[in-house]
Amino acid sequence: MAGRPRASSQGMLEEAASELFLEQGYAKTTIEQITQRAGVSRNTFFNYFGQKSELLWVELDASLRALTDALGAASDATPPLEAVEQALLATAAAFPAGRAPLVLTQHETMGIDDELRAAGLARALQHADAIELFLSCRLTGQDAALRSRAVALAVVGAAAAAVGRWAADGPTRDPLADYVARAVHPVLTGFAIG
Amino acid sequence: MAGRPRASSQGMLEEAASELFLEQGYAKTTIEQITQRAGVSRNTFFNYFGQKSELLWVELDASLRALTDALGAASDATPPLEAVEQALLATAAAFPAGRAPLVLTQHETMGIDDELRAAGLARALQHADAIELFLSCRLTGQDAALRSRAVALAVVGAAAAAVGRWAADGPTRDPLADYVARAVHPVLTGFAIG
DNA sequence: AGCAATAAATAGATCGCGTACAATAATGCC
DNA sequence: GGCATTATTGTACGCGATCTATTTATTGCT
Repeated sequence: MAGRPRASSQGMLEEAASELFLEQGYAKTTIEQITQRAGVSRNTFFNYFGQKSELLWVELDASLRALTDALGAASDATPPLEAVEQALLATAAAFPAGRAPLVLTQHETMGIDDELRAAGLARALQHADAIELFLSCRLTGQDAALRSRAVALAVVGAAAAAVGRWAADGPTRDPLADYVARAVHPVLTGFAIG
Repeated sequence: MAGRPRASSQGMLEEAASELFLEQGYAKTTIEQITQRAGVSRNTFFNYFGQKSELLWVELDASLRALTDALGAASDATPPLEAVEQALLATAAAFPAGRAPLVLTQHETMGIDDELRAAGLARALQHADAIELFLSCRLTGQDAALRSRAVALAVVGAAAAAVGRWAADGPTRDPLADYVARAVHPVLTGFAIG
């Protein structure tokens, strides 16, 4: 039942990759270099990550799980749009003011380009999918389908803007949740009254 | 001064690619197959497109140019958020009810996966950049930077939802601009009052 | 017509990501 | 010790993408 235990941890690959990305940039760092520094074979990389770009968005993947959990735990009594807002703020609370993901603060030195940003947005899309799924069960009316997706994508866009500003404001910034609140709240009130 | 004229047009490559994508899907179609059907060498492909995925998003690239034009032509008298809304509607007006891009209607048979969606999102990001640039010159207040980006990303997200619904509703749908209006308007009113 | 200048098309090579498959090593269970 | 299970490794391959050099087609000048 147990099989061979995992010798090389996911964290070691992440560390090695972060170092190399900061030293020579994302594009010039090969998977082989990462695995060499981590002391494993190249193929082992693909046991832990599906693609190279996943190394950059580990935190976003974690936040997706947090968001779906928060949405699942929402009470049926609270209005749907409010539940979305609370779930987003709860997810953002996991990021205190101090520690921001490297990809956000160091994207300049890493040489992150549009393609990489898009890979991050693909994760954002999954957040939107989770929100849309939640809303499509609770919203009613003829435009429910369009509104569910519009709310989901708009809110995630606003949240992404908040994350970007938060990271850019440096280590003395406020907690992420404050930024998210300021960016997301107008969107939800707009849909609530419209 | 003039050099050798372009023998193989961009359009021929697009046509050949569309055929092959519909026949055997996007992933299983190689660039070599596309160029063979178009009657050119493989390298010629990269004279016209930077990457394979660009073949799918030609219309989105055109719409980006239309959006920047519309924003540039906006009068200084109209409020910024209204100007953004009008520019988006003008851009959407270029897509009548009848003709939707293949990638939207046939993404199922083409086998478009997350990676491909991400390539589309990269284009959406450029739309957001254009809107943000426009707004950051006209919005004032201490939160102007955050608000500019939040509005831009939220509005683009809502518009993307509209495009998706529009494509899914089949050939008997209303014009795209109607969908965009319904999805985008709540976002802008939300930011206008908040 | 002949000749440079320019630009497009092609050829050939290389790099690296991602996948597939087989083989080996390490564990728990019987 | 066998056996099933799982992680790791080795090897090979297809394809996207980049680069350099070469050939071909066109324009304008003399």
